[in-house]
Amino acid sequence: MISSSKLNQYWTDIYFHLHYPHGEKITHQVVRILQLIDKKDRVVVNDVATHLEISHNTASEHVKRMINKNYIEKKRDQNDERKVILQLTDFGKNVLHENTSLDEEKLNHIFSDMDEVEKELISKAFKLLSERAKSCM
Amino acid sequence: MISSSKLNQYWTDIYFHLHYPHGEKITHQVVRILQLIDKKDRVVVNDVATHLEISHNTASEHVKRMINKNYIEKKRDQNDERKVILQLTDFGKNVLHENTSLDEEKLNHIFSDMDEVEKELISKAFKLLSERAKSCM
DNA sequence: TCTTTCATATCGTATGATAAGATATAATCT
DNA sequence: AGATTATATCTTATCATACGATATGAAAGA
Repeated sequence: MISSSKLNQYWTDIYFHLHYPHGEKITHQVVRILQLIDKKDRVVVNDVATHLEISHNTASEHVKRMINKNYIEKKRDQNDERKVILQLTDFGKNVLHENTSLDEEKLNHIFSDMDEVEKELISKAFKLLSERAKSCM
Repeated sequence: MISSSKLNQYWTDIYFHLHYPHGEKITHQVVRILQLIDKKDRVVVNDVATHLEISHNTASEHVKRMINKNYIEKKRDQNDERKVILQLTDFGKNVLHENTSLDEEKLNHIFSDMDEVEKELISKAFKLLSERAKSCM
């Protein structure tokens, strides 16, 4: 058995010890927008507003600032030219990665000290939880 | 086998789908400081400065603001009265939890649809990775 | 004891982020 | 044509972030 709070203990410990060093100065709101664009298909400005629960004009300003920083790009929807589809730039993907992922050098180092059984355990568990998380919605 | 980038795919998918709804407006820097105080023993103001790579006066101001928001408390070091030890308040623990942990209601829901073998798999894998992460430093 | 160093706090100042209301523009729908 | 939708811009306000300069009080060294 496992409790949710125990899992969160493991979860936060893993992130604290394995996250990337803090580089780019970036705000929480901006990370959330990057995550949204990364994980969802065809995100438009209004999706940003509803997801963050902010007004559409504030969302539009976030987008403007993020384009100026070269985190994202705009593309007009072909079916409906009013809509603006947001996409991550390579730089934006990188910023998102460094702010939400685990440091892959550290991970590789940990994996190199594991046997195949342990690696298989980790792989299966994370795959399982991520699949259930996606279908949970 | 598992690659680090595949694990990060799972990791970020899990967080995107299972995080708490965005409540308190909070900045990235403040979350980092909360994490530091939560995970390390006897954190003083200077630790905040070196950990975030900011000047000591800026760190001191972060601390002041966070105390005003009732996220943390100060306590003087008994051995060295110059030092100020930082501690999370219950409210601060809660804010940190909602900004870095997985939503325990959603987790419970997922676990309720799993059999014992699957739950054991998740438990063992997260325990293993968190232990290796800690000793990796 | 006197001086220096250390740990933190405060003040002044500057910049940028965040947010919303009001208004504008351009595309789409009826 | 007129209404609606999606986004953008302008104005204004507040707060966060950051640092240099300076101050205070505790600890360590001569």
